[in-house]
Amino acid sequence: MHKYIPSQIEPKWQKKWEKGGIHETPDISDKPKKYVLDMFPYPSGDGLHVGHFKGYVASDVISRYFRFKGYNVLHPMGWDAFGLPAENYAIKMGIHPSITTAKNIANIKNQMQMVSLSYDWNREINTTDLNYYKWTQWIFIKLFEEGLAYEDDAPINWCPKDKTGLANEEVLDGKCVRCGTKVEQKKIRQWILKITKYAEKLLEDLESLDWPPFIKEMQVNWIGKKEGINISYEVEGSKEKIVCFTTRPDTNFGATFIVLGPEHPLIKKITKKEHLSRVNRYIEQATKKSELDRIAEGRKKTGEFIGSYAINNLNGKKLPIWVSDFVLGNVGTGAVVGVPGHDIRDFEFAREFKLSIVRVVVGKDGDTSAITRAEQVQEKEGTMVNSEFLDGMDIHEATIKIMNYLEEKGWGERVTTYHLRDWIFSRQRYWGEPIPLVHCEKCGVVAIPEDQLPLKLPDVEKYEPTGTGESPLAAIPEWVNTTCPKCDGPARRESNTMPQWAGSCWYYLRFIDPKNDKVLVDKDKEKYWMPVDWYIGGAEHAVLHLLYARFWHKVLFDIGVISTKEPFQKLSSVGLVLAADGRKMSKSLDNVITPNEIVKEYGADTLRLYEAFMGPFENTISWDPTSINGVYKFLNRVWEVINKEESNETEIKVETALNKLIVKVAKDIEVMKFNTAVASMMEFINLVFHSKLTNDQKRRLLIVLAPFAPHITEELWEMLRGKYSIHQQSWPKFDNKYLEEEETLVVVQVNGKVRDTILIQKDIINNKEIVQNLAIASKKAQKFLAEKSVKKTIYVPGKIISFVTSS
RNA sequence: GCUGAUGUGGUGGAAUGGUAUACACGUUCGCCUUAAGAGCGAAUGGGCUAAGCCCGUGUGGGUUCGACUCCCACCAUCAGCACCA
Repeated sequence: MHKYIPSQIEPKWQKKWEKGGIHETPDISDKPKKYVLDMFPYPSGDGLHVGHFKGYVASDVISRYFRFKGYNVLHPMGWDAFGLPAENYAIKMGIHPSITTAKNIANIKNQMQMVSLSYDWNREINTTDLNYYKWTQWIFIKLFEEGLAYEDDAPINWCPKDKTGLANEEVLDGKCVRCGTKVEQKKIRQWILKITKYAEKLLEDLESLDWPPFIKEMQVNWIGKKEGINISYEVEGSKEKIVCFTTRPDTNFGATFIVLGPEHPLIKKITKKEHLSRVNRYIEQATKKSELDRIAEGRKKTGEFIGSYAINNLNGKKLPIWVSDFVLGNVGTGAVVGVPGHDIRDFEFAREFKLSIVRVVVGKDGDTSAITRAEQVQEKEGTMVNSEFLDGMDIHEATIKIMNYLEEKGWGERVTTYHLRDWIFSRQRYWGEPIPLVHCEKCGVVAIPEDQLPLKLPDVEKYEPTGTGESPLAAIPEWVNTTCPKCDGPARRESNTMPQWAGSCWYYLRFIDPKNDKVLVDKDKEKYWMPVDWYIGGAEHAVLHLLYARFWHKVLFDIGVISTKEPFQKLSSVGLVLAADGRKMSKSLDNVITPNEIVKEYGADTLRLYEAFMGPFENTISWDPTSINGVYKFLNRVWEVINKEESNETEIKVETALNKLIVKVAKDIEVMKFNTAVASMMEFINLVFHSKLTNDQKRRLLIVLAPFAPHITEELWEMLRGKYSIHQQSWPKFDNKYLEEEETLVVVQVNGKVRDTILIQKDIINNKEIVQNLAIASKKAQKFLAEKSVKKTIYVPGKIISFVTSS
């Protein structure tokens, strides 16, 4: 018997599998389908570390398992190769991004193949391939034709380091998500996608998805739907009206002031002369502050009275009008009605500037005193007071009543608002899909005709970002200057490029039909494969890729290109793998562990098994370099068990354990509990380590292990004279008769404490009386039952018998 | 501040109303070996007057014959959002 030496068997099988094409997926088949997808990586120059493989191994185990279960499984991989990270890396290395990208892809693909991720490499796609981004451009033109892409030059988020505009989703705490640089506001010409038109659908359809709740929650919050009412207030001595959005019109009798955001257009018109210089100074200071500075200042309220008053139609009360930077220009109507008794920010503002505070809601505590402390500010529940015809009503009832009243009187208008903003889509960078539009003096903006796609990204020597608000492409006259497709007159090409997210918005569709040059995806194939049944990746894309892709998908659905409303039916989020020191793996910290070094030392099967075993799939876990030895030892024991002499008879104990194992592993894979699946295989091996298995038992054991450890199982399968390949076998059947033990251990409790256990034969398991007598007879239990009368006996068949005695 | 999740040995974790700590790491001892390593076997929550008993799943209370599991309050950690009207 030879030893288990992974390096001698793994490359051998990898070659054979690839040559035989056993992971190739037929386009359409009679079998039921499963589409199991990883979030495809961007080809970073550092390659992948063991953390990336936690997700890839999981999806691979699932894919292999479903193949055993008789499904036609689509499990593809590709490269998200356009965008900032790839371009910045290329600039750093001084090599053209097309060259560095190709090199990085080769490296990462090699890492994946080394671990035998069972992708169908015939379907490999790359977002920077001309034949791929032709269709990305095609979709853009559809968006343009549908009126979902528009040009604007409003101020937008600008990253001074990356020298490009950013979408709202790419800014976190006022910093660029990519490089952490403080974001500035800059006015540049932009292409913007009208994602807000889909806000309602994006929110509604979330319900039907099998996604982790926290990711759904993040999308709900990001979309930020709010139903309320815009209430108009006349400005005293002026024809102007101020419109304030509120979700709490029930408290409107408690309004004592109005606050305008510094950006509000009415300020100039209605500020009284004697206040003008102070107000102007305040606005100047406020608008200069970045979001970060405002956060740094904390919640201390600042502001200026502008000298005018508005009238509350409900009670004729005069409301002084103020300007303050706590009111944001881009939220609601940019103006707020101050109800200091029932809103904590309004309360703080009123206290700061000694404005009056009126109580209009009495909360659960029944406190009716004047509101003088922040803790008294009621928000959630209560009864109306000081509100004329609303008095005595519950606040929810009052809200409906007052809304109707305000609308009837023409003082208010119900509205729904969203936090979601339109998607700033163009980038002033080189390494992206050119936006397929031209600017014609006569015809305006014209889309490039479909038959002229793809619009090729020109090869250039200089691709560094310019920082001027134009992309490097603008500096290439022979590319920019063109003719108008409509009138043949002189025209200029749009020189901005698409953001990183464009290619990943629809890539899952292309895997279905990667080589089609007629259409984006063939309709029949799309119908067969969509939606993605199981999508696996990191949670960092919750309001980026996962939202953008849903948006594009819905547009494609609405124009009849595809047949499903949603792209990703089920989503699982993989937990981070930290370095052994508990920090993020990073080159600069010199704590990165690559799959290459683990494969070299232990083999790919050990790496795969450890990724599965190290802990719950969604948990953040540190890589433990000593622990990995445990799964390596396990594989050695499997090797030994299979290599032992065959048994001729089926031992019941072993057969029972094996049947249970078959069920347990299948169930665990389906709910992503890979760690307990591996643990139960270890238990099985520990059980049979000193006994013998029949050939058939050995084979079934190998199939159960095969999704996790494809190489060792193929090698041992061959040694058992199994037909090539183990990976084309069926998942073993189980027999119900073996799932129940012959004897069961029943716990004996007295007054809730465990006192003994008794062994019960299968045939009397449901006979309470016999079990009860056996339990009473037990010596250990007897000690606690003696001299006491049993008041109550509870028997859970096969599990526990519990006696309650009188004290 | 708000929302969500989590809290179990020295470590990763198992158990979702029924023997808490499966499986693995680590540690200790034994076998084997000239030796080391590997391998094999055993032990491994704490305490005590120790074949037994008591305590023990963040803290305090509750429901139950029985609670890591369900309910209430609090504390801590992580994640997301954050002056959102």
